[in-house]
Amino acid sequence: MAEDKDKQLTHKRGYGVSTVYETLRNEIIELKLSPGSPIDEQQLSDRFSLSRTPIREALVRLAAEGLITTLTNRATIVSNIDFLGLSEFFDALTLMYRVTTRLAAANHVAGDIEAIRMLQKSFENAVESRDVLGMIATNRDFHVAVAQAGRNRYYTELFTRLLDEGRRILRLYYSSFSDVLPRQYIGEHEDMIQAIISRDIDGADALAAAHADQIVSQIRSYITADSRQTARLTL
Amino acid sequence: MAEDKDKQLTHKRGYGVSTVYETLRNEIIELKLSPGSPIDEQQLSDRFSLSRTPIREALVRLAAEGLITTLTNRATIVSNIDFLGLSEFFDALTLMYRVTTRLAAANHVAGDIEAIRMLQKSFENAVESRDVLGMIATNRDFHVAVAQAGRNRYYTELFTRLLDEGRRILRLYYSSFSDVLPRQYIGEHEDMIQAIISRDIDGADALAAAHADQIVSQIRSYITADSRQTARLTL
DNA sequence: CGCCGACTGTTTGTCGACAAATAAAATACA
DNA sequence: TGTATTTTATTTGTCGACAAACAGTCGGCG
Repeated sequence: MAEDKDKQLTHKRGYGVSTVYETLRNEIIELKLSPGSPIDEQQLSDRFSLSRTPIREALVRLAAEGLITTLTNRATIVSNIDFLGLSEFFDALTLMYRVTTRLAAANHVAGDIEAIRMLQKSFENAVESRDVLGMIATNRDFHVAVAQAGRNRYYTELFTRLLDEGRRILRLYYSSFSDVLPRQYIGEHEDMIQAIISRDIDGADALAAAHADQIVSQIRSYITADSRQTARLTL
Repeated sequence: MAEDKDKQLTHKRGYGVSTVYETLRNEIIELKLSPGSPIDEQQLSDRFSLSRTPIREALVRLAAEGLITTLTNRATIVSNIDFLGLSEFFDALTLMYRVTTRLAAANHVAGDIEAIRMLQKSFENAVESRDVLGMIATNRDFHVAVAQAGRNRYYTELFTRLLDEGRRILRLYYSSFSDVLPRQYIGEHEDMIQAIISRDIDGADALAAAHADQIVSQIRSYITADSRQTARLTL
């Protein structure tokens, strides 16, 4: 458990809370904090050199997002990954893929495409350099950018949450990633960009649906393949 | 400003926060707290006979839900109703109507129908007794029950938020409600229940879509009709 | 007479401490 | 030796108070 040196990151008034919030959020999503592990307020208080009050506020925010679970008067733990509810997750994820890509084709304006293209480049780089973790992160950013081009905050918000939850799940299996397979995603992304540019709404929808199915079935295969891991963490 | 007698509602440890949270949540949704009005922590502290700490926690939760907006180091206010983003809202609302009703037809189990029927009865009663406010609330409960029968927490959560946001909007115009019009909604609800029972997924979808369009266009007509109200609150 | 800066007051963000709730340890008893 | 009960200890939830940030006011100066 190597964690300190986050000390004294900022002294400005409202900044402490968001720093703690974002830091913990990342650590949870990147599985640096494993699901089910307890969160000690005192410990965090020491780590960030802050009183328990701002720590608590950050925790409440994380709880509202479902990233941590608070057992009242008892402990608060990092939320477990719900393997039994995975089909719900996949269903919602697929729908959001489709809807956001659709809307991007319909509503995108000037600067949107450039932003999307940039993130697609980052994704390509991550794939080229076989940076699996970076690949997961940049793929998420790419689709968030598409969602933002779609201009519906409700979808964007839900989609972001789902993608981040997906990052947690993928982290569990990132060791099992083959080095070749992700390459096809680059092409799929390119096709989606083309459909968006030419405002081909139904085409974008179809591509997104296929892309989603691709990813979902891939995750599914990881899970069934690596049942030992799963059993260890379902608990 | 008639508000006290919420005092000493509970002394148990974790209960204070949720009481404050739920109370404020209702008051915001029912427009007892008008959009844009400031929230004074001190005042709430006196009102609920609690320290500012639990009040603050409740406010953070409400902020995470988007019901209040906090201007850092300055005031925190009840979130304004975003009239410019209404089409986003309607789009998401319609999709959730469809998706949840679809899933209800596909996934409902034994007890679900009874729960839905009960809430439909409440809705009928509200309509019969011309209780407009009750009608809005029971309509929301009916659709939440349908969503729960669909068994997808992501949809249910988003849908609930959207329906509650819709309650706020409808409250603005409840005076303009005609006494006859809502009666048709009863029939639409009945049709949806039938489609759900007979597991007619596409039928349920179509009915939900029509129902959503009905409601959306009705709200739209209120807004365009009563532009004075709108202008006053858009700000 | 109008504009700029210091001052005052209020409200938020943070702190350290206390008390309730629960889990773990220790003890008593069968 | 095993189980039930008390005791201890840790951790959460709440409190009152202080300090920073900001808004509005007042007074000085051009």
